[in-house]
Amino acid sequence: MEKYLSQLNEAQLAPTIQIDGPMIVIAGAGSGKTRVLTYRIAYMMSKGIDPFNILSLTFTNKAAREMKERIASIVGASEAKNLWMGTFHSVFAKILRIEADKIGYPSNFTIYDTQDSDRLIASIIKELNLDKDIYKYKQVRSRISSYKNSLITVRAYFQNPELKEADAMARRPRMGDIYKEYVDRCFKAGAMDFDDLLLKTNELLTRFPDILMKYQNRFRYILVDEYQDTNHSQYLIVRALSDKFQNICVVGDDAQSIYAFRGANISNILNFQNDYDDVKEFRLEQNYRSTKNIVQAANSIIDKNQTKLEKVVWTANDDGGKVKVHRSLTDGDEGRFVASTIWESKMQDQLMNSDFAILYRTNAQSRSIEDALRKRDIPYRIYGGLSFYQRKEIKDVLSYLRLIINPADEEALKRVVNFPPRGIGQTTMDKLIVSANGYKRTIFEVMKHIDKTDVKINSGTKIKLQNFVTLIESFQVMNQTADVFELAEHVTRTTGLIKEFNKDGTPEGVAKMENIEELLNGMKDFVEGQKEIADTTGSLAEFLEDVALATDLDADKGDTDHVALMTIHLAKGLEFPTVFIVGLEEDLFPSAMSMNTRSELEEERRLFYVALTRAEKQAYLTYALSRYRWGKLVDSEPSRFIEEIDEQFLDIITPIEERRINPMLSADIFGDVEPNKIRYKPAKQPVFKKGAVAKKEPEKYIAPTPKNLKPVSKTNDNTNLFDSKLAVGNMVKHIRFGTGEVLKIEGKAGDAKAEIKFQHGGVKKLLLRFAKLEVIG
DNA sequence: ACGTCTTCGCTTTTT
DNA sequence: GCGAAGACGT
Repeated sequence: MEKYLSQLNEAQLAPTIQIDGPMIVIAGAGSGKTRVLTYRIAYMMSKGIDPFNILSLTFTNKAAREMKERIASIVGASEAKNLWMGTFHSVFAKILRIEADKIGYPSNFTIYDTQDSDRLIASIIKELNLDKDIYKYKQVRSRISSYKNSLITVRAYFQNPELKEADAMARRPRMGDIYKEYVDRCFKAGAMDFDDLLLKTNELLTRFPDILMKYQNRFRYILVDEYQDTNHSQYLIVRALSDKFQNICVVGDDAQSIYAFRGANISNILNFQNDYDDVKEFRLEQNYRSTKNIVQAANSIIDKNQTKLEKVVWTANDDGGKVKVHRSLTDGDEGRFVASTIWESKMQDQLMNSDFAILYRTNAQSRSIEDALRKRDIPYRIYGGLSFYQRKEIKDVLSYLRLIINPADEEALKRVVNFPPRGIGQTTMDKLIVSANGYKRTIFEVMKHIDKTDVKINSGTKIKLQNFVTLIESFQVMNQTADVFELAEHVTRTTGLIKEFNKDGTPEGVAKMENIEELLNGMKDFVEGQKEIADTTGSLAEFLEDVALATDLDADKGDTDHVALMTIHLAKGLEFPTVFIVGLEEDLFPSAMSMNTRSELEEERRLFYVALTRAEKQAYLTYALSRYRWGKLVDSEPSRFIEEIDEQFLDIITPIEERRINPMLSADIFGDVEPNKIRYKPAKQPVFKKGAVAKKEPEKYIAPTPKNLKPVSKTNDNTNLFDSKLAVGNMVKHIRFGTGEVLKIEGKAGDAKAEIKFQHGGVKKLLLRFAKLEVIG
């Protein structure tokens, strides 16, 4: 242990060896927070504290897994195994399953994801005959979510005239009725949504003092990472559990609070000192990650926020390069700039693809970047976006499995009852739902005992319903003996799901098939993996729970060397040598939806701070003067955030300079757009209207017009030179790879590529337009 | 009940 | 400019 502790600086050591009592660690970006957390837990264990008594809550499952691995490498896997470590949602889902009967739930309750909630709410709105244009299900869902996060139950809602009035003012007087019906239906379906996992935990701890005591005694030491992102519901759980022993350690950085939009309450961290007696406060302010330029640029940004804890993040690292700012004409150009810059710095500095990350505000922005990277054969990987488990075909398979575990699961039932089509249509389902609500039974029960009900449907349909019930029940029988993989394989075959996706032979259908196969492979891994762990059963229920709360099955599959593309939210906690922050435009970043209040804008600013502090060596900020949004070309103005950075840390690089340095690149900048089609609005120049930067750069920029585009048009393109010169069998010399032989030439004009076998370094495929090749024989 | 056409909303971020 | 939900016609 001594060996590990000696790796810490003074500021890090202090909180690491402080075990007892309430404490807060304010950890600036890149200050070694994770190291403190992991070493602290290891240290506690080395002092004889039973890991069984330690609860460590993280923000993502990935963070929990990684931290557990690091602790295991210090104290040994068998010791680390007993730690309770995970997200709020996963830890308390486990506890809720154990205690489910206390609050009237079955222990095999389903966890509804957002889509399940949306569908249920939409159907309730329809059943209540409400106008779907006024009661938009997404708005209704987020409203219900915020009630739950604030612990406003249905009963509390109806007891509070102000809430009813607020909803009535928003032209939604029936909000409470929808809320009530939604909660009832979830309960009847044996389902909890994400917010319920926290809300019901609070209910459990409040209503049952003995249970509270049980877990208080169990979790004598509690750590909460990313405390700035906890919501009210989570706050109350932490308070309740830590109340007895008060051994509570929260870690976070108010400057990196970026989840207020989903209920995170920044005042949790700002007011922590008031919640407990004798709070010990620690600060980690030395940044080990980034260069001086990056740290100071980031500081100058966050300075603009009013709501914050004062702290000074500093670094002993080199100055490094200034933060580069680049303007493009369109989002396509922006993508090409990013791609060509990556290409060039890979060459110049011998960097790997994985040294680069491209961060954006919204997932939709990835497209233009992807196109550009693909054109240059730069391997990339998109993180986030639609998760694997949210895909239609995967959810279909999982819905069958959910139904096996919990036939009351209404959303799963509705999803698969007629997919693949088996003659049970909307009309029949509507009748069943009405009946089920009337009898206070589940839809599945009504189906099963259809003859004992007054549902009026013809005998043919009754038989179809019977068949469906029998099908599901046969799966349930199989589940007694078969493992998850065997069961799922059987289900996909006997239901005809496989055939359904296979039948048309379209590329989409094939992709879906492949996804299902991947799911089955994942199940096989799960089954194998569980065999090695003694205290788990490897049951279907367990698999579904993992899936419901998983965010990343998508661990790297071998192809490790790729450029990373992700939203800034997803990048929190990560670091990369070079970071591109793209789309720095008003209405995009800051988002148009977050410019109404100061607090929203400050959250956007913190988001920008998070983005910038991901960079170790070099950061690029890019924006485009116009960009495709909703399929339309929209003019945009540079983000205020660029302007807010102290200009001494910035280096403005404009397209025109780039063209002067490397004329070959400029052909690419304008790409395949016809010159006279380029829409260019003579520079509105709001960004650098004041200060020295404005004097330096903008007048250098010459607005491209059809006329000055000519010199770089296709006829002058160097590509053609290569077309005529280079042939299979030629020997060539490359600036970095050395000499090699041309094996193959493919593609034409601007996209021509050559496969070249280099004497050292193997076969590479190079885009001729950019590869600096010299023909030597 | 089912397939095809049309419209809609989406582009804020995720457990 | 896309995918999914809803409308419409068979």
